[in-house]
Amino acid sequence: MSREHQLSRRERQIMDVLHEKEAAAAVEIRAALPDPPSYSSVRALLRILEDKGHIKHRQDGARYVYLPCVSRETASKSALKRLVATFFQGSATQAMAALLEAHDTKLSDTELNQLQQLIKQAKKEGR
Amino acid sequence: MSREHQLSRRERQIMDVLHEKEAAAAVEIRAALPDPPSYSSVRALLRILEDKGHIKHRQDGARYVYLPCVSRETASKSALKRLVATFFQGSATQAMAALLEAHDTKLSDTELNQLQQLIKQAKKEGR
DNA sequence: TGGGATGTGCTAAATTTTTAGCACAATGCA
DNA sequence: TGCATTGTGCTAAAAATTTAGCACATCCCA
Repeated sequence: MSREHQLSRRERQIMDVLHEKEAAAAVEIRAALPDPPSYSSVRALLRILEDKGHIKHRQDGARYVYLPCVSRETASKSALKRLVATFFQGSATQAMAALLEAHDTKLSDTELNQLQQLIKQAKKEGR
Repeated sequence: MSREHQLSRRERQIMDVLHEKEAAAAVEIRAALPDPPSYSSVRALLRILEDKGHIKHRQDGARYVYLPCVSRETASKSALKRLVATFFQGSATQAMAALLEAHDTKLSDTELNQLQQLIKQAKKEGR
C-alpha cells in the first residue's frame, strides 16, 4: 500500500471523529460521519486504519471501541503546526491573533485572564 | 459530481500549497507537492479545482497564476474553527495554550508582548 | 523568426477509495 | 435459551481519484 500516511477523505473524516470523541464504536463513528456510508463500509475503513497503524481498538463488553494511536495532544500539536505553517507562515503569534479575533470563538474574561497568566509564564521561562 | 466541497487528497494538497504561497503557477505547485505527479496531472487537478470553484487563475504574461477564491484570512479562520472543534472541544483558549506550549513555535518576547496587547484589547472590547 | 515555456481541450487508462454482501463467531440480556 | 448486537474474514464491484498522452494555440525573448 505504501501510502501509510496518506489518509483518504473517509479515513481523515474518521480520524477527525475519533480525535473529537477520543474513542468510539463503529456505529457511533458512522453516525458522526458526513453522508454516512453503510455500517459495513465503516468497518472496512476502520480495519484499514488499524492496519495502517493509525488506530487501535479496545474490547468493551461485546463491542469494540476504537481510538487513535496518537494522543489527542500529540495529534493536535502536529495539526496546529501544519495549520500555522500553511496559513500564518509559521507564526504562532499570528495564529493566536486570528483565534482572538474570530468572533464565533468569543472568549470570556476568565479565559482571557488565563491566557494572560500563560503568557506571563512563557515570558519567565523564556529568559 | 455533487462533491463540490469534498476535496480529495491531491486537491487538498494543492489547496494547501496555494494558501501557503497565496498564488502560484502550475510548475511551482507541482514542485511543492509531496510525491509530485506529472505536470499534466497537476493541470488536470487545477482544472477540476477551478470547476469546483475553489480556485481561479490570473494571466501573468504567458503563464497562468492560480490562486484560491477564498482569501487566506477567511480560509484560515474556518480551518482554525475546525481544528479547535476537533481537538479542543471548541475552546479557543485551550488551542492558544497548546500554541504557547509547542516548543518548536517558540515565541520571542516581542511577540509575547504583542499578544498581551491583543488580550488587553479583547478585554476592553468584551465589556 | 523560431524554439521553449505555458496554456487549452479531449481522451483514456491505472490506481485508489469506497461501498456492500455473505457467512459465521462471540457476547449479553430479556 | 434465543435473539439482537457486535465482532470477524473474505470477496468483489462501483465510483472516484489520479495519472498520462496527444494535438494544438499563444506568448515571450534570445
